[in-house]
Amino acid sequence: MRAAASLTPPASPLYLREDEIRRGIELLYFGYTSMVRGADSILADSGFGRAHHRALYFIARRPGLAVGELLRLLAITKQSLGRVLTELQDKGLVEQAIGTADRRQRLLRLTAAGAGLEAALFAELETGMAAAYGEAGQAAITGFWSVLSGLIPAADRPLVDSLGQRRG
Amino acid sequence: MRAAASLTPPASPLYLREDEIRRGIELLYFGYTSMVRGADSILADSGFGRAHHRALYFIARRPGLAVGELLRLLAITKQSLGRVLTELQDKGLVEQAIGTADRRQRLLRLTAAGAGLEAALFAELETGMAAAYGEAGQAAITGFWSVLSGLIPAADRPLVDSLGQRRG
DNA sequence: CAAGATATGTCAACATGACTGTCCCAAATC
DNA sequence: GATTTGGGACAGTCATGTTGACATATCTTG
Repeated sequence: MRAAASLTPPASPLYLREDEIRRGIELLYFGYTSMVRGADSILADSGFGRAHHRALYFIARRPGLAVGELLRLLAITKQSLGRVLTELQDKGLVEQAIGTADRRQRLLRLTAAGAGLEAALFAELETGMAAAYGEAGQAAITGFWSVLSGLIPAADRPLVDSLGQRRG
Repeated sequence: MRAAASLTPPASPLYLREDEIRRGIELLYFGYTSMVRGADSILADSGFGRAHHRALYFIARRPGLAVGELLRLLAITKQSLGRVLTELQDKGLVEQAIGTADRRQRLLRLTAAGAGLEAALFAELETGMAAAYGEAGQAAITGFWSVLSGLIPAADRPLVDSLGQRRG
């Protein structure tokens, strides 16, 4: 028999394997969509979409990011990113500077207005994430990170990990 | 100082709070996109997209699902779902039956062909998820579920939980 | 220094999958 | 009988992705 009531029963090995895989797929889907949907009303008020949010997020996370790095993070074509970036620049949320080491690069940062919008968007995500962290506890957070990290192809992991690293 | 080398250092409380929130956001984003991207080549071969995958997935998960329930799971408009469902029916992957308790309902199930495609798509997701589960271990899986569950608004949780329940 | 590779930008055309608004029918419910 | 609910359909639009082709500035290398 299956554990019935608890919303998050402990994982069992060798037992109902497919159900546990499907449970992970579903929680990942609903958890992700719940997170991003939280910011939609703010975005709509500003006249932007989720694509703009993603760009703002990464530029806020790594100020001075080059266009090519952002392209690799988002895994979209430069034409797609180009439109998003142009809109963010035209509306005064993002600005470019010519690279110092490599003058071909365009280094991206948020303007004060951009930082303000990103902060509001981040606050939305933070509310949900902090609540989930709080309910789940510290050990669960470590497990959450660990499983998600394992889902990311090894080739992409250094890029993801680099986001959290102090500047060299 | 920050823990340096390990890809998944233990979560610390009260310490670098924003960094830990951002780490969760990023891992959720990259983990989710890594998972869904795995199935794209199979979908492209079949001439379908991610929207079709989601519908196939939930119909496989709950055979006999009514259109309205699928609508609530996907959280899209019926016009959007209509097109996807029509295509899946036209290509012989999904079939409808008139509801027994409520004859207005259209109960959805996969045909043999639909089940075959869904199985191939599921196998793709499963490969990644099983590897991540295996690397992370049982305690981590429980934590993974727990945090994700907390990200889902309480109002939506019964719907998500219902997917994993035995038929009543 | 010349040649090639790299980083970025841009034009055009198109596909997918959402959205809104409107209208319709059949079946259930009050 | 009137209203609500479940489902379907038509029309138009928007956001965001795609390919392909081409231009320019700058860096790297033989």
